Amino acid sequence: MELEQLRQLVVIARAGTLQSAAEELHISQSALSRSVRRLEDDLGQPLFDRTRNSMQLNEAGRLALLHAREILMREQRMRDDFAALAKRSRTLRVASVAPAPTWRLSALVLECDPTAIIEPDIVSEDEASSRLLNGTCDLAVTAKPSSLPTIRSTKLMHEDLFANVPTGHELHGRSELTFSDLDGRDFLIYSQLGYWHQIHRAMLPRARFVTQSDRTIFLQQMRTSDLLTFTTNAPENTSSHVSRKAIPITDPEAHATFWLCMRTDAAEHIGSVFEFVRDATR
Amino acid sequence: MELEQLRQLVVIARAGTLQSAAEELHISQSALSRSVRRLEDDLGQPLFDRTRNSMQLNEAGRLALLHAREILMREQRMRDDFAALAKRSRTLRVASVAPAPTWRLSALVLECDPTAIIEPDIVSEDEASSRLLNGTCDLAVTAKPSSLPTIRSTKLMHEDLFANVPTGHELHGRSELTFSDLDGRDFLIYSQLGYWHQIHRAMLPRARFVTQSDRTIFLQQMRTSDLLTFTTNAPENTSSHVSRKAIPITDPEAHATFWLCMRTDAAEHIGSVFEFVRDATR
DNA sequence: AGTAATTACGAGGTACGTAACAATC
DNA sequence: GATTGTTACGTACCTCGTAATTACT
Repeated sequence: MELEQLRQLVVIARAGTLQSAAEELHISQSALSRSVRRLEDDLGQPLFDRTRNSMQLNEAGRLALLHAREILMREQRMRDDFAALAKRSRTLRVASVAPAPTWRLSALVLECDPTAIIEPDIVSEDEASSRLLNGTCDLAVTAKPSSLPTIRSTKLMHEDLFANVPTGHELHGRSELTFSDLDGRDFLIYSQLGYWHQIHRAMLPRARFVTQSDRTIFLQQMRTSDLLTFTTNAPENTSSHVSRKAIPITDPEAHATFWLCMRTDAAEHIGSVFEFVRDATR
Repeated sequence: MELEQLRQLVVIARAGTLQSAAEELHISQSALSRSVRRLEDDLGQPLFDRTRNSMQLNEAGRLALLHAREILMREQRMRDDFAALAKRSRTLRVASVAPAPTWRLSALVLECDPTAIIEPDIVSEDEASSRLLNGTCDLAVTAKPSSLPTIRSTKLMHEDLFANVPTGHELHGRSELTFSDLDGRDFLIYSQLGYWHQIHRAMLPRARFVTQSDRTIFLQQMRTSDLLTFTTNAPENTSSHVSRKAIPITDPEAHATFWLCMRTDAAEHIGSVFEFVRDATR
């Protein structure tokens, strides 16, 4: 007995005739006729009441149909499980403290293994570490290298913070700024900033923030509003807004280095991504 | 994906090596190696961690194994159901009021369809009728023909009751007997007599009966004991016991005609048996 | 006539076994 | 050296499609 024969049985039951079932199955009706015959031989009894030019399921055939549906459902479940497993094995779960490093990482992974997919999550430094340790993620991006012996770290990228000042703003003429120049003012910021969010709160205790969680809307609002915003030198942030000017912030807190971290006992394909990143950033 | 590949997977998991699994499956290990490879290709990922000369199930393989066992169990269940269905279709369930007619019927069925099997049950007249009507049996044997229009009846056999008198018994010299000659005496009787049991109780109200439900033991006891017993002229009852003599009973109640009954809407193979019996007894 | 299922026949593909090979114990 | 898994090659079998056949509507 073969699964294909069970599939054929189901189609025949639905189609009503061998003829139409054969068309649906993209085989000749003679092949289908013989295949049904083989199934009947295998099960030891006819599944159809036959007149000379028609067939109809008999009691045994209806029984076979029930079982066939059941077995084929199990087969489908098996295939679904495997598809999920395959996807999971192609997916790198990344816990990052900032969005830009995941963009950079995504580009590098694409070079290293075009079939792999990045599943990024912006979290706190502590959360990133613990996820890496408890296996909830495959790679972590942190603002400082790990000191644990079970974790390997390598530099991923530098990122510098800029104030994005609209035309006409009183700070628009400045060529550089400090956080103290900016404190107490109103800002429009994207909510999923992770690490940079911490910096904003720490360095600008008296500033007021309007947050936007949808990145597309945020970019739209940035064009139209005259609120101060932030940007960085990450390539994905380099958008040429004639109405705004990116002014570097000189405080050391406006400069960050992000590290890629992996567990030393991680799966092989994770290690190869890590090494590819290490070699690429050298 | 084929069921055979799933069977192979299960055997490999149990055997531990391709080599031993191939022996168990009666194929060459090269064929088995390729078959496993095909399954892996079909599922889209390897099921084994391979070193140069060993294989071990990986995570995907263990997942496949679980599904394989599940699917194969369903297949087995399907086959079991079909075996039961095949057996049922070969089995004629017969409700009879007496044992001898089922012996006769069995012989006739054997002639008519050698693959058919009789499954007899000795029951009361009413029970036989109701079983036939509610479909719990395929054929019934009764002591009188049915008058219902949905039931067809035909004579199956006559049976005459004899007293089986041991040598030395006071009745041993008699050439014929009546129930009144026998009433009040002690008898050894086989318990599964159905109709004849009714006759005994009705015609011998003061007799005492020792009943034996195991037919082999009953026949043994008949040889050794000096109790009166009964026998009939059914061929299967004609055993030549030198120590006993079968004396005919003259009352009309000692003569019975048994009828074979079937539902008019019964399945075809039941009808053909019925007709074969009708023609054979003509 | 038209449709539907079965059978005959030739062809192509596929999975098999044998055998050679590679690598580990 | 023995065992284990993979690869190469030729073969046999098996299923397919085309086409002829039969029967029912």
